[in-house]
Amino acid sequence: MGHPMNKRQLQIKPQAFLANLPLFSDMSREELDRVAAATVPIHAPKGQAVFQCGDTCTGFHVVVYGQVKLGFTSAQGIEKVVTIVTPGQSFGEAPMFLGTPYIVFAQALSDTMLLHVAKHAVMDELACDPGFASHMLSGLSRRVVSLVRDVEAYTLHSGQERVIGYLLADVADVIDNGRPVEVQLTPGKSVIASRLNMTPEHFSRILHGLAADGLIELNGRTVKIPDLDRLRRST
Amino acid sequence: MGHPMNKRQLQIKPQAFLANLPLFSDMSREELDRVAAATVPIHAPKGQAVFQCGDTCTGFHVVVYGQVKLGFTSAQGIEKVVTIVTPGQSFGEAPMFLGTPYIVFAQALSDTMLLHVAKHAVMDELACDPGFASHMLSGLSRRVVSLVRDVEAYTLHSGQERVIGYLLADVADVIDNGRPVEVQLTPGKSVIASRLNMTPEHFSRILHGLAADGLIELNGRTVKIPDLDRLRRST
DNA sequence: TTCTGCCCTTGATTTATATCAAAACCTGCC
DNA sequence: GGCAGGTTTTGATATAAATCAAGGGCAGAA
Repeated sequence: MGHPMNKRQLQIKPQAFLANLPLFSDMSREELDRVAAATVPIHAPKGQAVFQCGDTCTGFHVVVYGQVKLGFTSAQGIEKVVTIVTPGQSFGEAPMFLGTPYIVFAQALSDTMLLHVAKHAVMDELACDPGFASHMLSGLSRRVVSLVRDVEAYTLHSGQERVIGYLLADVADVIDNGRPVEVQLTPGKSVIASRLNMTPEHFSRILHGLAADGLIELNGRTVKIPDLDRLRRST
Repeated sequence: MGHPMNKRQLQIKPQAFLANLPLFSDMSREELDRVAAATVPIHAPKGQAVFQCGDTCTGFHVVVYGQVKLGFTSAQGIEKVVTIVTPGQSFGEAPMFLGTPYIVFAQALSDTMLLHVAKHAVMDELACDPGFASHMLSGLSRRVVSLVRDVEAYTLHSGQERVIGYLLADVADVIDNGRPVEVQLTPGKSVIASRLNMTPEHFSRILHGLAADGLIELNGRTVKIPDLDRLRRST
C-alpha cells in the first residue's frame, strides 16, 4: 500500500504539499519558498524512530502519508501511546517553541513520509507574518482542546465508552444516511488499545462484547457499524 | 485572608499587574494601555462560577489572587478537576483562539480576583506585535506540555506516585538545603484528590501510608516533608 | 461552652481492569 | 501447501482503586 505518486511529487516540490495545509494556506509565494527551503522530506519505514524522548527539537514535523505514534515509555519499559498522527497533521510544535527537548518519542507505524520544517524558518516567518502566527495559535489551541478531551475520557469514561468514542471519532466526518459504516483498525489493535489506555486483552473483550450486543460487526481489523445512531445512543 | 491592598491597586490600574506578566512584559506603553482598556477586573467570591461549560468565550482570564478550578461534570453529575489555576496564570486562551465554547467550567476555590482580557484586544495586538504572538505561542505550548505530562501521570503512574508527584511539584521551586519543607493542601483534600484523579478516600489512605513510612508528616491541611530527596527517591 | 455541619478518616466490600498463560488465528514466505 | 512469525482471542486469577457505610474531628455559630 505505498504511495509512489506522492513520494515522487514530494521529491520535486514539498511546497506543493505545504501549500495545501491550512497552516500555510494563505502564505505568499515568496514566503512559501522560504519555508520550503528550510523543509526536508524524511522517509521513515515502518517501525523507525523519528525522534526519541529527550532529543533536542530543531523544528516540527508534518505527516504526508503513513502514520506516526507519539508516546512515552515508563521506567518499567511499558509503552503508552498518546496520539496517532495521520496525514496532514503536524507534531512537535510545543517543544520547538519552548526550546525544550521532546518529552515523547515518535515512531512510524507504517511506511511514512514526513516533512521537517526547521525552527529558524518558522521563527522568521512568525516575525513578519501575523497571519501565520494566527494559524500556529489555532493549531496549538486545537491540540490543547484535544488533550483536555483525552483527559476527560481517561478520567470520566469507562473502557467501553472510550472504545465507542474512538469508533465514533473515526467516522465523525462521514455522512451516514442510516447506511452501515466501516472503520479500519489500522495499524493494529494493540496500538489502539494503548492509545485508549487499556490492555489489548481488555480492548478485545470490549470489542467482542459490542459485537455480541449487535452494535458492531467484527471482521479482522475492520469494524462494521450497522447503525451509527444506535452506537451513539448506546452509552 | 483577603488582600484589600491588591484589590485597591487593581481598581486603579490593571496595567500594573498585566505589565508584570511574562505575556505582556515587553509590550510598549501604548500597547499595554490599549490592552488595559479592554481588560475588566472580576471579583469572584469562593464557590462562584466564572463560566460554565458551553458558554461562549469572549476573551481570556488571568488570576490576580485566589485560585480557580477548571473541570468537567460527567453525565452522572460527577465532577473532575482538570487544573487548579493560581495567581499569575491564565486560562481560556484555547477556546478564545478557536472561537469555540468552553469545554470546561471554571469556579473560584477561594476569594479570587481575576482580569478578563477581551478577545478583540488580543487579536488586534497579535496583528501588529510579533513579540506578543511569540509569548502567546509559548504560553499555549507550556499548556500542551503540562497536559501531556498529566496524561502520562494518569496512564503510567500509580495513585501513590501521583500524590508524590503533586507534593514535589508544589515545592519544585523552593531551595531545599536538606531543610524540611511544608506544603499547604489548600483548598481542601477532596479538590486535590479529584485533580489527581482519585477518590478522597483513596487520597487520604495514600497520604497516611506515606506518613506511616516516615516520608511525610501530616497535620491537618499542611504536609511537612522532612527529607525532600528521600521523597524524590521513594518511587 | 455546646451544638452543628462539613471535611476527613477508617473499615468492609465490590468492581473494573490488569496480569498471566495458553490456544487460535492470520499472513507472508519457502 | 505448510511453516514461522507475529497478532488476537480466551480463560483463570489477581489487584488497584471505587464504593458503601460509619465514625471522628474541627471550626464557626449561638
